[in-house]
Amino acid sequence: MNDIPSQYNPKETESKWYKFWMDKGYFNADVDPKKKPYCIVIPPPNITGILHMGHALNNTIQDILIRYKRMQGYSALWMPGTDHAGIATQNVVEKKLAKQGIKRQDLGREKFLEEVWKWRDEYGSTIIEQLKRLGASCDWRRTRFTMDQEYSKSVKDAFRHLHKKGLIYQGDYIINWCPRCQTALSDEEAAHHDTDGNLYYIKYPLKDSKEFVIVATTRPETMLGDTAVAVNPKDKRYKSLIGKIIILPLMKREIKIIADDLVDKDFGTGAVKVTPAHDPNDYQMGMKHKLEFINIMRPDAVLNENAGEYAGMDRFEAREAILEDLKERKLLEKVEPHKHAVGHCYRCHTVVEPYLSKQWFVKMKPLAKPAIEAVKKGKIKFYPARWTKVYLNWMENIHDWCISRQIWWGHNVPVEGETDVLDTWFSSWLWPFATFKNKKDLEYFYPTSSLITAQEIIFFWVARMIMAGHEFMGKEPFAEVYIHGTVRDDTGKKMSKSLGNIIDPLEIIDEFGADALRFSIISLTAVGQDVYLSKDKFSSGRNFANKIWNASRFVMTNLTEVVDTDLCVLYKKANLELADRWILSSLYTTLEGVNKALDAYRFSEAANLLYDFIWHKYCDWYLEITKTRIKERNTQIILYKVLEKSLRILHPFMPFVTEEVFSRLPHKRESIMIETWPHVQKDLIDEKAVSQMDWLIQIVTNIRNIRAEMLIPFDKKVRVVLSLNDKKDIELIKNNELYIKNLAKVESLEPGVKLARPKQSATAVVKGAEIYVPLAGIIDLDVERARLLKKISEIENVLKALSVRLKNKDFLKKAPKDIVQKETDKEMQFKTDIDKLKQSMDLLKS
RNA sequence: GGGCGAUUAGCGCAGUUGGUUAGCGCGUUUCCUUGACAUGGAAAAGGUCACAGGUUCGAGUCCUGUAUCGCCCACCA
Repeated sequence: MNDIPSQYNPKETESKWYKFWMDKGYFNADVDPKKKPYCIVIPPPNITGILHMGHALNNTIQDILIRYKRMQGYSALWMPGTDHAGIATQNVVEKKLAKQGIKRQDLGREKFLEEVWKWRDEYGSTIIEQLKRLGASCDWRRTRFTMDQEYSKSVKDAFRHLHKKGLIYQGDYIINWCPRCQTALSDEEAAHHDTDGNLYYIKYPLKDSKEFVIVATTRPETMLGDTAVAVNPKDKRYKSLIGKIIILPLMKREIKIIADDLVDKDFGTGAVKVTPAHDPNDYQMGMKHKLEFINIMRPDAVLNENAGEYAGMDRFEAREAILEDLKERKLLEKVEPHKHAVGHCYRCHTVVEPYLSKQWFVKMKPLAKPAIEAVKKGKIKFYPARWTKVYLNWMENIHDWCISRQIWWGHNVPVEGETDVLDTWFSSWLWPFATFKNKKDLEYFYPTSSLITAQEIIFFWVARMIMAGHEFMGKEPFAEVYIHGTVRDDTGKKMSKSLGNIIDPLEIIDEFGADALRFSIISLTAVGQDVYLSKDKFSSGRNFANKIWNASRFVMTNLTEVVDTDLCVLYKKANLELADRWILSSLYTTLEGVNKALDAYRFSEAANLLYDFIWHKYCDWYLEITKTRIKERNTQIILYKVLEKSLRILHPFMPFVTEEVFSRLPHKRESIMIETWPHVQKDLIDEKAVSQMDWLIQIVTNIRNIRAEMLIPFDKKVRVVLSLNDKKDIELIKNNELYIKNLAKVESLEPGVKLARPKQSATAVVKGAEIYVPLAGIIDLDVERARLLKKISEIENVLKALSVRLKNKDFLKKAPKDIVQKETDKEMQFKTDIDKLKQSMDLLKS
């Protein structure tokens, strides 16, 4: 025992084993006709990314699945890689250059791109290295990058294919424009946040009249680009004004009043200013009514020469100036506070501007059709299923996708003379197949098996991959999608760097170990629910690893020979003790549960089943029971085999500690990673052993309870008289009396049928038995009375409800017979229990 | 404006087709350094399952509504 430390040290083991696994090539997966394929493609982290808790959760789940399937005999491929993340990366490198006082424009496109590549060579694989610390068993030989040559070719091919098919077009439309990044964004990249703003009511004077039309707007600066005022044709208030001319304030431009159904009579004043170049609705009206499109902004959201005297002002500066001027001219009728959803750039959080510009688009409706069908037909299943609806709803209302970006870092739009690059997601959506370099691999592994991702990314990525899979491969890209929750801090806020509430997974790994991080986060995360984390929660995983460490330390120091007998053979040949049959039964029941849970993506359930089995069954009861007969051959076999199998089942969750412990077991096996996943041995599941053992556990617990409440010194042994109802139970007790004697510190155990209660005994009742602990001289009558009274009232409460039910004729008539029987039995049981306890109360003084 | 999730012990969560004395972890109380583990062991306290109706012999579980919190979607200017 002395040579093995009593505390598990993750630091020493983790790097050692990871290197070992890599050297052995255990993570590698290849085409193997003898094996079934199982494949997960990693959601490629951005090269700018550093590992956060979301990654930790996401990748732990993937690693559990991959390791589970690998052990089950699949050729299990976890395809790793990174995403070039166009805007995000460009921003990072620009910031870095800015520190040296350099703008990207100073360098020019080519030089700037060189800088980005340099950056990516230096920092781009940081997150990959961090994933390794987590234990991720990706096939790193295959690591892909979305800007790899082959990958770039796939992107080009995809573009050309769609272009040829007429599914890509170029044109002038209103898109979301980020004035800071100075690029177009897709609808999904403009994140709408409810923002407190104002609704400004502005008087628009009618030409040759003293009358006004009052319009309401949240963005008064756009009035400089107004080319009409619109009202609803059914709106009686304005009917007579349709066709009249308005003199646009500040600009003195003559604009017409038009009628359009798009206008909501009930909003604001029912009259709306129309700015076709700066609002998507107005754009539509502009097209319909052939209005003039006046762009008043430069790409950086500074007003241009079309803005008259406001030219050169920033949009928000201009807003203030315009409001000032309107006030002065008494044209600002009123200002109302108004909450509305304002789009923000998902990369830099700048308020985006609806902006008219020439962009490339993908027609989405035709692509969406097969993607909708695949999900409706169940070819792709979402876990939890509720995401199906979210997905379908989005797909059925899909809009065309703006794919051109006015940045430098990315795939060039493959059209001669084009300087724009493609949306990052235009490369990511090819990920499940473009990552395969040769056809054989692709044919073997595609469609992939499971996709594990977060909800934020369903529209960006999941939905588009499904479309791309069908369009380019003619097949769905994966069979199942598991959507896990968001990682939050313990107050419920999303963890983010800007909020300063992140818990760094690497710090947790350093302090608690990678296994602790993995196990804790998995056992805390209910299916599809968000997880609230705080640092102290990781101690549970650490403690569990330590528990396993010490249990195996105990087993190993007591093993005298290596006995790797088959459990089924042993079970049939040897006359195993109750506890042995019980622990084997529990092992396989647990395994059955773990299998079921993992197959249904119920990871926390699987983790908690294992925790309960190892800790509370194997350690708390089995190890304790076997201490007195540790030298027996059968005991040794079972102690060893159950541990060894438990380690295997636990391996996907806690790969490091299980490998370390496995390697120390007295067998010469190479690695737990190439062991097979245990089979459920149904023959060894023994209901009778379970119920008998549960009964013995109850007896032990009751004696312990008496000991504790009676304040019997912990090392004082007691006498116990067990009065049994059934003769048959005498044998059961006698055969297993050591369990009770050792676990409850009993010196003499006296079982018999319907024995008299010894004088001055503390009493407890379990099914079929009364437990008497004679305590002559030391019994505290008041304590015992209180104990019994409490117990009696507990049972009486339950009995009350039960009796009511059993008096209900409808219940007796309509409930299933077995339920009625069960309840009747219970009533009997409770009644006798109460009787016995009451007798004990009466006899207390004698 | 639509949609979704949550509401169960002080805290964090389970509770899969309705029938268990409603469980687990952390925390709390008492006892224990007994030769695997104090990152431990034993015992215990703690819940009218958000609220109101309904279905049912029977509801934490199903239905309707309400409230609170939180997400997502949407061209209310």
